[in-house]
Amino acid sequence: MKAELRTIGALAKEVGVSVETIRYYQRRGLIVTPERVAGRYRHYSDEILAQVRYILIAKSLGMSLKDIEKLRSQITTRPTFCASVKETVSKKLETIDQEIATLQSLKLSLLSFQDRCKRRKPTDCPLFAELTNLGLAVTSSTG
Amino acid sequence: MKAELRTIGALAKEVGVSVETIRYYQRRGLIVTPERVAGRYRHYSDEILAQVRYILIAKSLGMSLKDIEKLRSQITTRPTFCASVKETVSKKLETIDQEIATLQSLKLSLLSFQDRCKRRKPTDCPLFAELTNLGLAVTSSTG
DNA sequence: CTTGACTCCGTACCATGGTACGGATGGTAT
DNA sequence: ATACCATCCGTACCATGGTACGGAGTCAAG
Repeated sequence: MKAELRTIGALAKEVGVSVETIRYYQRRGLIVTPERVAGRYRHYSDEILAQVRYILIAKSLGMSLKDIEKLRSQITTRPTFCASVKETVSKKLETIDQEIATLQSLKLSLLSFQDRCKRRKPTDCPLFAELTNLGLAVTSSTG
Repeated sequence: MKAELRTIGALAKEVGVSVETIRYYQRRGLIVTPERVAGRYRHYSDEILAQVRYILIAKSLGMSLKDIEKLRSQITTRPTFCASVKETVSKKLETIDQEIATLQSLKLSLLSFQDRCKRRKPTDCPLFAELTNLGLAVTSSTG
């Protein structure tokens, strides 16, 4: 290695993702694909390095690649960009709250289900009841 | 319609899912596919109806189709089945707790991000900072 | 007996964020 | 110069829970 030129593999190592992931971001248009000159390997600049880091930070904030894609097109002036980021973040916060609420109500259902199971009232188990309807299997014994 | 025979469409309506969903469950092996006799339409019995209802109940408890598939193979005696259900439910509760925790910490990150944005310290915005590194775009004005 | 609605069946496609494969070529160390 | 690793590129595949499509066959009513 005489080095200096950052190949895709070097870039991948530097940011901690796989070569395939870098290629994937290229395909998605999230980062530019540097040109090959005279059939040589592509050379990934510091600028591209920074772009990838930017993507990873945005991802760590829960943004989807699609969000990041949209945001890219908003990069013209700082106020425009910041406004878009703020909007994306607000929306994300809303969906997070919804997801938490959904999970919590699901949790309650499961806890109540578990509780009924522990009390060993077969008629209280919706799954078992449905199975009994089925006439399917289940040689009722201990429990 | 002279009726009585439950076709796939009738079954689908009865349980409130699409015909394609029923077919999908058949492909997955979650319900049996009744035989066609002499090239006629398939006839879906009350037993299959109950099987589908069972699947929908299990799904509403957050079980994946894969979970349900595994559970099916455990239907031999009531104690065995109930033990498997309990285990599945416990595991599901664990993953729910993990998911909630993940979402909550993500929420905190986003709130702190939002807060820093409101204070308008450009240097505090990781996304903007990364963009500045990029030299990309962003004609800093009001912001 | 024809129309129209429904069914059958295989297959492809949706989103999501990548991973895997494999043949051809580039680059380098010895 | 020869071995050996890395890159390039297109394409297919992973999980998840279905949805969509299209051509052929079935069924009931008018």
